[in-house]
Amino acid sequence: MSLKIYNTLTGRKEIFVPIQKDTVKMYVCGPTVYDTSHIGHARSVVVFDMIFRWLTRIGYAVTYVRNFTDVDDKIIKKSNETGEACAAITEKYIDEFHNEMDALHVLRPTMEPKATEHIDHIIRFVEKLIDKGKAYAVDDGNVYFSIDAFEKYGKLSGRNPEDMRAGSRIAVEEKKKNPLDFTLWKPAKPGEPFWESPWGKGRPGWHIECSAMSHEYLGEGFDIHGGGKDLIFPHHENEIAQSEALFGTQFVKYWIHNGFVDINNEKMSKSLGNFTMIKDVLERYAPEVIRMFLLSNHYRSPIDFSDQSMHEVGMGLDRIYGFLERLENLGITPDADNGPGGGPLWQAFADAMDDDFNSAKALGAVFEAVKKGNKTLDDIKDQPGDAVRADLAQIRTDMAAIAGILGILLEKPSAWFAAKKDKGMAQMTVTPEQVEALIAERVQARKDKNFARADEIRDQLQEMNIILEDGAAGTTWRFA
RNA sequence: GGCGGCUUGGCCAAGGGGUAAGGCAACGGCCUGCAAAGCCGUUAUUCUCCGGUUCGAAUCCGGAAGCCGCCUCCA
Repeated sequence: MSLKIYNTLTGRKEIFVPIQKDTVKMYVCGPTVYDTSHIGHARSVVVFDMIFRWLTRIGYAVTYVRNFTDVDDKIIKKSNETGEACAAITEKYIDEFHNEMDALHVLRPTMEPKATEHIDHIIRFVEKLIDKGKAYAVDDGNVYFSIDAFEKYGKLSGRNPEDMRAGSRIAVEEKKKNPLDFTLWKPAKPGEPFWESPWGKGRPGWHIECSAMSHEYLGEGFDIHGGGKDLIFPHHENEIAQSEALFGTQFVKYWIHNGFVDINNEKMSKSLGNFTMIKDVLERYAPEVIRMFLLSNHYRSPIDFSDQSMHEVGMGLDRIYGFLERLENLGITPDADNGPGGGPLWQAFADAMDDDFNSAKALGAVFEAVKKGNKTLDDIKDQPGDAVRADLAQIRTDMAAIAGILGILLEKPSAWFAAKKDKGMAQMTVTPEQVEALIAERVQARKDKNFARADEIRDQLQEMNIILEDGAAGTTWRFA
């Protein structure tokens, strides 16, 4: 099965054919680094991380560029408010972003260019647009892109400039030829950061950096451009206008846009005060739970963050790890090389991923394999012969390969549950030794058929949120 | 006002012309001293509603209702 991708540009799922055989060039809009990142940023980053991993996995040499917007009105505003230098602010939030994404097992892109390090390229880009008659400078130091010079304006977002011109929300600026013309370069006010340019001291507008940097690293046209749905208009529409007006060739072949994260069924917004930051979520949930949550819906659908949804995902992840631990106890562990995974599970997983990166469907395949594997082990009372052992080993190998794409199930199962115990223990007043002592007493009581005492101990532990499991190999315990 | 999307069991969620994946929850069973875990079974003759196309529709078309996003900074 070949990879299919939903292309915002055409509104259809299309078979993916890269411009250049065996290579993929991908650009994704990264954050404007003026504040702490929220769970919505995490979704975009995790989704494209999965896409990056999958493209690589199916054999493409992927060049993945994700930028940092580090010159912007919001950064300047923050600087004015706090007295901190813009560079200090952006550096701080870039570090924070990296730390949080590392925690979420996000791979670093091939390149992470910053706007401020590409000012020369941006200026040249703007100059060439002016030379071609696609942009114009006005006497106050602004340079605008001329919408009317690009006949296909609106093709990505499905808008037509006539309708929008009629809209009342467009502020009319006298010096623009068309109210929809957007800024390529803007003059610096006193005290604002600036760079020398043919139009005076100033800084780039928002959209131009992505056209300039993608050109620098990926060329005049490339395969995939991604970002959040909200960027379709105006940001991506304007990027297309700039790049195609200048180069005269198709800018991007496939546009991919991820949906939003809602919080308790409401949009994240300042007025609702429900901005949910990654760092806060990381304090409350294991990174893999967060990742699995973010991948539990198809990337284009909205997803709702709530305590309940996180809890459900956490239970499901524990169940998968529980199965992997069962295998671990039988000595069935993944190959050291994280092998290619060629079993039925992998096949089902790969089909789902090839179908527009359908991670929700892919997770369904994982759960089905868990159920099947557990049933097999139930039937033979955890004593597999060679044939069954080989089947289970294949499932384990496939799971490991899947882990390498989804970025979950990366822990040793025993370590996963041990970490959970540690976390639960940190909130407890008892020590593991005390728990073990109680369990030992209960084991003896059960031997003596003193079930009243045994149940009393179990209830006592249950009140501490500890659940006992009497298995063939003895009694184990975990936190609920 | 313009553009786009969504509506599937108690909750979440895949599917998107051939007879409803999966998760969470609940209940019954197996197992267990009793539990827990795991497994099995039950919970949508039906996919917001109304028409139409078709041998056949949750899936396509038309209409209605509700919800949501973008058009202003936004992942």
